[in-house]
Amino acid sequence: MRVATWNVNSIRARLDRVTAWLERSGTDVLAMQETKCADDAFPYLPFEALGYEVAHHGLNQWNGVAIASRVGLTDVHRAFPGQPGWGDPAGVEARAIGATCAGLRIWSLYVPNGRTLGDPHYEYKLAWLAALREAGTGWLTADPAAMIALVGDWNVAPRDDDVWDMSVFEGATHVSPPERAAFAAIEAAGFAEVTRAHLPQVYTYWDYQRLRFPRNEGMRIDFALTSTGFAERVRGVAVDRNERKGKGASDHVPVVLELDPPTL
DNA sequence: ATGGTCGACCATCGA
Repeated sequence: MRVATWNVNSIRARLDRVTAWLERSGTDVLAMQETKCADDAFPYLPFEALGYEVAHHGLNQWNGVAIASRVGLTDVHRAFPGQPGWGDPAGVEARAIGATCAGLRIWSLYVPNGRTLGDPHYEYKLAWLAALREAGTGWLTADPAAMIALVGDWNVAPRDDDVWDMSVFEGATHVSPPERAAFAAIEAAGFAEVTRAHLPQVYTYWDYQRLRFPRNEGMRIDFALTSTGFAERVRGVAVDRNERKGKGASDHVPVVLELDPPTL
């Protein structure tokens, strides 16, 4: 079983690349972020032609999250409990969708960027992560054996070597102690980050600007935080760096979890 | 030496 997460940065601009990758990667469940469209503009048909059901949550041209699955897709939730809102008037954005696929509870998450330290969006980001921790604690309390994966674009680089040069990030978002603490608090709540053990040093994102990819000036901000039962099934992890190459690439690449079959 | 992008949509915002 393969479960992947990918910030596709517009599904309509990326449709051919995403479907081609789905076909050849052997991915059973794909969590997508930044689809950048409303539900009625999502290209469901090409996914269905490949045998995937899709649950999408998009309200407008911003954000947007989806889960595509060829192993079942049930119990879809379009926000997590207590998810904070943004804007005036504040509304809950399309940044979280959860679904059950082959007994796995998958959440596709697009954590707010934060923009700059001290920006209201930064406070929103911290509140969003704190609320996610609360929701996650609730799920594990209800069922300590739950098979849950919180995957997506976390917009946090938890360690200094998750960015190419810390001096560039002085006073910047993604690396600040409060953001890292909010990320660590979710781990402490019982969600192990499972990709780092398999891939100690890797980037998952390179900005389009300033030749970041050719220079390999990247960041590691896409992660999978899972319950204990889920973590025990992770046999391997891959980051498909090839998907950052060439014309029409997203600025993020897919992160793939290879899972052992369930033990009966 | 410095800067070099995309994608939403169609002037600017967001990342």
